[in-house]
Amino acid sequence: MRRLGAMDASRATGALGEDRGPAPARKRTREPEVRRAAILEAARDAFAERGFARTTIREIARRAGVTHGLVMRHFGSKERLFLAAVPSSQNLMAEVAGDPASLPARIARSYVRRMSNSGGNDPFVALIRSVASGEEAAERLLRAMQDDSLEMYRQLVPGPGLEARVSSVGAYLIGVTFSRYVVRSGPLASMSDEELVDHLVPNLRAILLG
Amino acid sequence: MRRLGAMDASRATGALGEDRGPAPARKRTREPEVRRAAILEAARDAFAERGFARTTIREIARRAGVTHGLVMRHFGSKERLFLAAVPSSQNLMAEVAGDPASLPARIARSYVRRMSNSGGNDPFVALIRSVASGEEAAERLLRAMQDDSLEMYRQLVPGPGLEARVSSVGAYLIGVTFSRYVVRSGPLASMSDEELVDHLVPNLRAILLG
DNA sequence: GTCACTAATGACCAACTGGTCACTAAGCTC
DNA sequence: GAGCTTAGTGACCAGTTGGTCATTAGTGAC
Repeated sequence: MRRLGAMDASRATGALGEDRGPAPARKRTREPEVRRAAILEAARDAFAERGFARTTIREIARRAGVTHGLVMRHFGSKERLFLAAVPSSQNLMAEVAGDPASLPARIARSYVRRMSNSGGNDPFVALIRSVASGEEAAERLLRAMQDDSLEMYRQLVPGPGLEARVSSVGAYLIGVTFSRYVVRSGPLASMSDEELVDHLVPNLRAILLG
Repeated sequence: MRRLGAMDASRATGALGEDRGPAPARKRTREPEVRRAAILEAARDAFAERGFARTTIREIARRAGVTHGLVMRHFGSKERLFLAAVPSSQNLMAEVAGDPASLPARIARSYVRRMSNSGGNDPFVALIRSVASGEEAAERLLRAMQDDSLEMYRQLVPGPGLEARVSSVGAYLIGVTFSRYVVRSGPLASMSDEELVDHLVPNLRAILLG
């Protein structure tokens, strides 16, 4: 099973292997950490834009300015890359500590700020897209996220039916994210950050506190 | 560009073409309408289970008990099949006519009944999954659906911010659908139909009517 | 029966996919 | 500068995909 050298003359046309972008441009250097970080960022963006199924390793490699062989070298498989790029700790309903009465406002502000900062390419969008396309790893991640939220809220918000209400808040935020950052059309998509916060607060309050 | 006959002897091994399932079993008959309907149903199920990107024409053909060539013959392309199988008229918030005060209850019941009837394989699930995987045709369908809802509610529910509130109801239902029929875990997924209606009504009322 | 029409089949194709691996060459230590 | 380690490359592969098309065979009209 000998492999042929790079300049093997057989099959001069056809089967041109890895397609080279128009500009390699960069001299070959060794910067494993820099490369790794670039791949992770490219992966987050690509997964957020197209979901797991439609994102190809070659596309991620192209964005990161490396070959797809290097992506495989660093992360082993597409799924492991996904798990490295979309951390499970990304809890949507973070910053819960504080007065329960102002909790809905804190959730809304925290959510909007986070989404705004990432320019709509938050890993949460990647997660939603990937879960929808049936990726099991993404499903596990989202389930874990939901379980985390529930645990955090359990000791803060009292009353029966707490689980259902927290779960409903999560569902609502998923739906809002879907409208605003996936479908990207309609009133929810065209609101400014401030308008969105104002719109979300009473709804979150109603769902969470009744 | 002559094609070779079926029993061409070259390449006796390898390239065995269409893989045959274990049981063809059915005699070859001509029933175009029956086949067409079977393909459409198989497509709806498959798209709802896996979304557009991950569903293959061969999988649909297998479920419908036909060859993938026939699917292509009837529908021309995967996208056209999708558009034929997931009708745009499927409005989530139908049955709006009636007393505005009981509108949230009617929306909730209509939604739950519809999802329950299809056993979680409603075309709406297919739509959500496919939009999330970046399918443009699905995006157009969902946008049209949202526009339809807005138009229907515009003359029923008065007051400023109507667009945003209707849109928010849509987002909420998308999120609930996502939790219950895509992620299939957590409180929203384990509720009975009746419990879900009871849970949804006050939330829909709060979002829609303030 | 035979003929025309066309539903249905399945072999084929080109493009693309995730993944493998022989090779190349930076950059370190001595 | 020789030698080692290993980051980085790109040719390659096998499997899968959406799509094409020559061929086969029901079915109704005559």
